[in-house]
Amino acid sequence: MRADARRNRERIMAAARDVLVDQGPDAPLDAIAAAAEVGIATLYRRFPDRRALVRAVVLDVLGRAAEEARLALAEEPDAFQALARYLHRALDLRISAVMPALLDHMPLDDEEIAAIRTRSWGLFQQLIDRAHAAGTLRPDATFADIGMLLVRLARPLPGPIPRDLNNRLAHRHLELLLDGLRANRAEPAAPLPGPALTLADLQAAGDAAERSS
Amino acid sequence: MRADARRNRERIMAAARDVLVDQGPDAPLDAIAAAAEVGIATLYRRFPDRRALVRAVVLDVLGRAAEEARLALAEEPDAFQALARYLHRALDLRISAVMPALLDHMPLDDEEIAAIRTRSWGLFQQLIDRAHAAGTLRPDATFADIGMLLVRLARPLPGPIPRDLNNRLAHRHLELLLDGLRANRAEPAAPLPGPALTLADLQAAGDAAERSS
DNA sequence: ATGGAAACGGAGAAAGTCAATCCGCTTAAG
DNA sequence: CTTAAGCGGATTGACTTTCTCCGTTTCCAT
Repeated sequence: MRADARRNRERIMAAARDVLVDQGPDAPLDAIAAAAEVGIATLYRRFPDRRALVRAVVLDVLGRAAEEARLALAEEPDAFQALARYLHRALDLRISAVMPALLDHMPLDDEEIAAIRTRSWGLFQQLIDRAHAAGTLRPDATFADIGMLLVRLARPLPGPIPRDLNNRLAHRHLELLLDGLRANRAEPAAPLPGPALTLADLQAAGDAAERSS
Repeated sequence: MRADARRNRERIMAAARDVLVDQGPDAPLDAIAAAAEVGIATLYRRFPDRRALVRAVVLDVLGRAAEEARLALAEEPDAFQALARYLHRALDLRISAVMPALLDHMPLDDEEIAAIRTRSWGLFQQLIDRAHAAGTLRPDATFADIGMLLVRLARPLPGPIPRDLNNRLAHRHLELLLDGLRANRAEPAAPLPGPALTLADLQAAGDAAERSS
């Protein structure tokens, strides 16, 4: 593979990540090519269709997230600190904005995607379990809660806010959230209302909704 | 105005609120008409174009929010409790999902909209000021922080999650957030990192980005 | 009850948007 | 210097969305 071809391939992936997050999963492919400063034909040459492009983006981002989770587990002695570190990193990777945006177009049955997703989620679950075990993460905050809150933080705010500002605000708000997640032995907070979902519950609810539509 | 006409007008506004939030600000008007169970011609008869419909929706939702804020200020003696109550109500009104979704198509220079918006935001600011003054809201959480966090909570999560579940989760996560917002005299939290924006800052940043594009 | 004004629904024309291909030009690399 | 590999962007065709027109139905005052 020629050097310029490889370079362009990566430009396209990075642009796809950003444009798909900002404009939604049906963003025109021309827009992605333009953001990558590449002709539309170049995009089609590397990725025969939208599906292939999305697949590549998802694999890339899931892989990076898994690596960050592994490092956090390995390098941070304090369990809550490890979780916090991972969440900040995940925010930078935009994984929680990319994945849900691409839910519809993602080949969930794809073997390679399934494997890396299982691995990534497993490590995330470990981070949470360790913090629960250490007693520093409030016990009523579940995997699904933290995952969904990260989704809420990662998606860019609407309006013409510069990307950089958006990002710094997300980290600021994550800190606020972490203060809500920390267990407070002195004055235990009132238990959270509403459904304490596991990931399995969430998938089941989604599947049910899908079937009925 | 005939009774059926008035009824249909309200069905259209309610449908517009939901569809615009779920599908984004460019949702086809046919989709709104369908959701209202009304012919497309009926929609066009009441609202000559998208702009007019958006304007009506915005006025409606801003008005209701202002009323809720007024009631919270009047009826809740505890300042933090008043703020919490208003935030839960605002979540139900979906105001923080509707407004940002319609930012682009909104006639911000419209006199009537400007007036009700000023009123609504003023009341919200009062709720925050009172909680700050009472010392129950952490001092480094600004108006912009709370407003933007509400936006993050109000937008529906992506994926095929039923509306009702989505809503209950939003309230659950709001509770978690409120625990992060509460001032904790015993162990004061580390100050929030990043930009502590006022609303004016936010608008200035947005305007600057808009001009340069 | 009933006449008629008001309101309704949906087909369809016109305008716009997006995907995907083709072909002449450029560039990397041996 | 040669040449195979790569590139850009105009273009075509399929699809989507807006908005109007007109025959039918519904309300309501008398």
